[in-house]
Amino acid sequence: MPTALLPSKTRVAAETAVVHRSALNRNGLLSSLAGADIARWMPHLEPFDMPLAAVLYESQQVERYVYFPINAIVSLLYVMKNGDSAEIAVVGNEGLVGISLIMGGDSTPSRAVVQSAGKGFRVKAQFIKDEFEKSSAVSSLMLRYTQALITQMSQTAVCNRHHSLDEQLCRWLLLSLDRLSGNELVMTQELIANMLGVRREGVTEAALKLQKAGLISYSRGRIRVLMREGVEKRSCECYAVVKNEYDRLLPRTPAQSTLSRRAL
Amino acid sequence: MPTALLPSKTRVAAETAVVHRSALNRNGLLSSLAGADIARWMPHLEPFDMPLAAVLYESQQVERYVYFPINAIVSLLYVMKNGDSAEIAVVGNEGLVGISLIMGGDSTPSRAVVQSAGKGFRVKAQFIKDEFEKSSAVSSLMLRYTQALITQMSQTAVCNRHHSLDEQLCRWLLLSLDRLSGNELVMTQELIANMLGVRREGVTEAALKLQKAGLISYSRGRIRVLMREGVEKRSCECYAVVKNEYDRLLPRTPAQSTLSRRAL
DNA sequence: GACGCACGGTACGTTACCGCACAGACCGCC
DNA sequence: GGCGGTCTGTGCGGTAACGTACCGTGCGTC
Repeated sequence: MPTALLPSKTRVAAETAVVHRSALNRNGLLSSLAGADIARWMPHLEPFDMPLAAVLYESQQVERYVYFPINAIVSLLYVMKNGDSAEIAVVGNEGLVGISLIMGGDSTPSRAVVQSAGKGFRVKAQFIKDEFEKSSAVSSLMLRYTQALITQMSQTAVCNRHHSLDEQLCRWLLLSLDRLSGNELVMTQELIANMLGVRREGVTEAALKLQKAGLISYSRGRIRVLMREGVEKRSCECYAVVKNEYDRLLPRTPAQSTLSRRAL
Repeated sequence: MPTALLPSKTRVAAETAVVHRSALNRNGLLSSLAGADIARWMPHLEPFDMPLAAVLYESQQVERYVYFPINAIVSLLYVMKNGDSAEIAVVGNEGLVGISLIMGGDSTPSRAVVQSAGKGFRVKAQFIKDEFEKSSAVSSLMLRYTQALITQMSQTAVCNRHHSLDEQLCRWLLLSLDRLSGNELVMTQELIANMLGVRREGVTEAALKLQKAGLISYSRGRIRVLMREGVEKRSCECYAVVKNEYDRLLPRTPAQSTLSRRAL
């Protein structure tokens, strides 16, 4: 059984760069806050670096920020007493890390770990709580995102129960790919195994099948997805269910669609 | 692989009885809405019968009511294309069925099925949406409940990944028991198997172990939990994690605690 | 250019659960 | 009181994933 990532000490200080309005388009939620709302937000958004394995949220701890990834991927995972772990959901530029602050519980039993390094923004917990109260555009958006996240968690539960490792790996690759630009993931098999809560060797075998089928190419922590459609075919229905719910609940504006294609 | 319950046609009309204020104490959320809020609610609460296997919510359908169980248990489950199913979470007198209406998504990919017959209340979708907007007591309560539900879903995912059927059965028995009065569950092994997403025979074997250990007694759809603590010991950590989050996020007032003990 | 190490590949016995088949036991009902 | 159906118990072969152990290979580094 794989052991979970150790909690990293890495907590990178916020950068001091000026936030350009166009940069906000690179996170789906921020980008949806057009007009007056986003104007209020600008001064509170801090650019934030998210290096691999950084722990944004620790289990049971009251956290002080909400994070909006741009080109990073963050995993919400539960770490058991014996060290085994399992991913509950994944968050990228479509969402935010810190739902529990908005829900009013302030903490959760799970941990948020950067699974693919990148950048993002963060805002202070109190600010977003106030915004959630004040602006119905903000609250409506956050709630719809929450529901999408709930769908992802639910489907993770179903998938863990019924689907083979092969299928789950495909689902996982696709979910990750959707949250990045390009077709490449920087990610060891060991890390994937931790997320899926399976053995590293299991991932090796499953990935080999994909590689032999010419769908992906793999080497030392770099996965290139060569034929996305092939991967989709080998995935279980869970991927499509989650994707459809995200698309339904958080439709992208034309501006977002073009910007999200752009290399970061 | 077990097949899911067929969607039942049973949709029982609301009863016409007068709602007594004390009856509201039998659902944790309603009971928490003290004062002005609950006064507004009274005329909108319809007593509602929940017979076994009734489908309260169907996958992908926009539903018109939110349900508050009193002594019934409702399972949220996902049914796959091939008919296999898996429970995502369970709702009893501590909560409500219909979070998606509050979150603004209106529908979900999952289904809500009555797993243990009983009674409850329901209110119209639009009413609860309005209340959620208007009253911060209502919204705060609903959001905290949502977070508790999220924890349960997350832990289901983890449990499905890592824990043995024996452990999962114990977790499941305890979660169900917490939502009923007394120590008896009316529930066939087949049904439990559908909820856990496992074979019926697997449940038989796991239940036999508990019976031989003297922790439960079992016969034709009646489970009596004889030694709750023994079951807790054999359960995985997931039960405690979920229970603690519910207790933390939705503390019971003294009035609720005493009333919830009362036989229904 | 050699060393060290992180990463990926392979092998093998073990185990938990599955799928299927069937038997007994209890219950309601005519 | 016999019949039929529902519910529970049992057996057996198959399999996906596990735990463990070990090896090769590519990369960074000194």
